[in-house]
Amino acid sequence: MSPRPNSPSKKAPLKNSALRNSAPIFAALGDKTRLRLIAVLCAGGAMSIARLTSGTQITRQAVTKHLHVLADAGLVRDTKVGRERLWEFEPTHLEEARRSLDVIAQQWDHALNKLKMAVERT
Amino acid sequence: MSPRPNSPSKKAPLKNSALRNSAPIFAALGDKTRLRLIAVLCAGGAMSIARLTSGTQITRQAVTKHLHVLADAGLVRDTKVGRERLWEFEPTHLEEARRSLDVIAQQWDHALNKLKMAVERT
DNA sequence: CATACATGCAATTAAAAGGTTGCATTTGTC
DNA sequence: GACAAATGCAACCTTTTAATTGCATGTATG
Repeated sequence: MSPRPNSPSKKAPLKNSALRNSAPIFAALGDKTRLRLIAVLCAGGAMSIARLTSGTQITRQAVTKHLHVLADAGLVRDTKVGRERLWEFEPTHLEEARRSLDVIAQQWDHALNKLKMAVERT
Repeated sequence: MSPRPNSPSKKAPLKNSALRNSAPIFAALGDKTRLRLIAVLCAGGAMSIARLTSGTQITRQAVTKHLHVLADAGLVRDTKVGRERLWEFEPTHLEEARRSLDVIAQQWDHALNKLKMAVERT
């Protein structure tokens, strides 16, 4: 056979579907402001936009946009209460992301073991 | 006291530093192509760019750029071998990200427990 | 009902991200 | 040495993203 570049892997690389789905979640988490929002909401319960904005340098509208990004990724949820809107953490999709990282880590360990055994067999 | 918006939290929201550092890692993971690269490298060991590109729709240069993004986040490492450059998964920083998600999840559980106890006390 | 507070909506802007094309460079092999 | 393979580099383009400003709308409350 000629040494032409092969396809990355003959077998399916891994549970690809689960991973592909979590890309948007990681993208939503991949911003320090949003990560802070998640942390604050997660520890402090439901909060209004004004409250989430106070103490930061950015505008209320910027915070609003970030909240919508998080909402699109299913990481937060909002409810209208009187004249304010309360935002709260939604743990389901974060768990998904957590599982994805676990899958990758497991895959890695598995690959390491195979390598180790191959070496010992030598 | 007037009901002016308070700062999000009096106590430090949580181990903020650890979280802030993992934002770039999540950002790097927040793209389906890069997530695929990680998965492939993680399961298949070190691979050349040509091999990582074959079987995809995008260009070799696009793959190269994604690999550099991953490298900047410390998720992959490269070595030059002959005329090709081999890229391999680097698990350290992924573990960091995993811990960050764990921290958030724990914080959330803790908040839920406090809420539950407060309700039961009523 | 007038006023202040909380938010919503729209237009705009600057920068970054994702991707491509074309050409140069390095390296293995006949 | 000639040629093909693997990659590097640079310019360029299009779309998204992060953030702002200004104004409109809804809602408590004295």
